[in-house]
Amino acid sequence: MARLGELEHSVMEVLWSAGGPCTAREILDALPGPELAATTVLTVLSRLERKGLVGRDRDGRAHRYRAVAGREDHVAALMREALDGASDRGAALARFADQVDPDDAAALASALAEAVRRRSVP
Amino acid sequence: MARLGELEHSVMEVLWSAGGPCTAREILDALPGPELAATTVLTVLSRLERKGLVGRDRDGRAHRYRAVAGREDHVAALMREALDGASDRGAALARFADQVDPDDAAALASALAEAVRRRSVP
DNA sequence: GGAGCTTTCTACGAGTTGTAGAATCCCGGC
DNA sequence: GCCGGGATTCTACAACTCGTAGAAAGCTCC
Repeated sequence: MARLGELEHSVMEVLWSAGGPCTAREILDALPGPELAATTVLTVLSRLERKGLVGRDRDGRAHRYRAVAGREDHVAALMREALDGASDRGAALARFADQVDPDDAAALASALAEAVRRRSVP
Repeated sequence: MARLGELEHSVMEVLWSAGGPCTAREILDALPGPELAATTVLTVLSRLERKGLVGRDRDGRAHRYRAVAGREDHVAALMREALDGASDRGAALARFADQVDPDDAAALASALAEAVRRRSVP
């Protein structure tokens, strides 16, 4: 999983927030901060496509770009990737459980319970 | 939290695996693959020190280098950092809970229970 | 068929990482 | 006290990533 730069992240943010696929123009307009050149956005989009985070389809003379995975999928994937760096996964998870703040701990605990339940009764 | 390159990661790996602080020479010898120049290892160590991942103390004419945090702490920190990228933390955690494999889910669930218990009875 | 977008190609500067030579430093032994 | 040899620091460079964008080519629609 490739790492994202700041602008790359902003573009993904726009795509994730938008309901559906966007044209480069729409993304450019939605990006915060000073207006960039259109080609800048296009360049970033093609890099994101190369990284497998964005897909696109022709639409008239332009393309519509879409995030391949949702923001939460992306975050979850990054978390799993980090976890894969541990030699002792259990210890790493224990450390993580200790460090997350209580709200997150509660959310995670119930999400795990839910996941287990869903798995046992498919 | 800075990102690590491949060699930087290997060096951290050596430090994490070693029981205690190591000299640059020891790290060089412990590194897998073809022998690098000693200065290469030193350069990487000073970069890791700049990033706050490694500390060192004089020992005779050399230094002894040590990992500031354990591997599991590092992994847990990366996981939290990934989580911070989510706008809806709960949703991201739910996705994560769905995706981790059952062993990890079980380990995480009991670690969370343990953490909650430890917090309620300090 | 031309105006006006969109896209592709190309490029460059800054920052990071792997890699290491040159120069300097410093401890332990004589 | 002074020196030899390893350890450290300084400096450098090539490859790669990322932000940024101009030039040029392509495509649509009027």
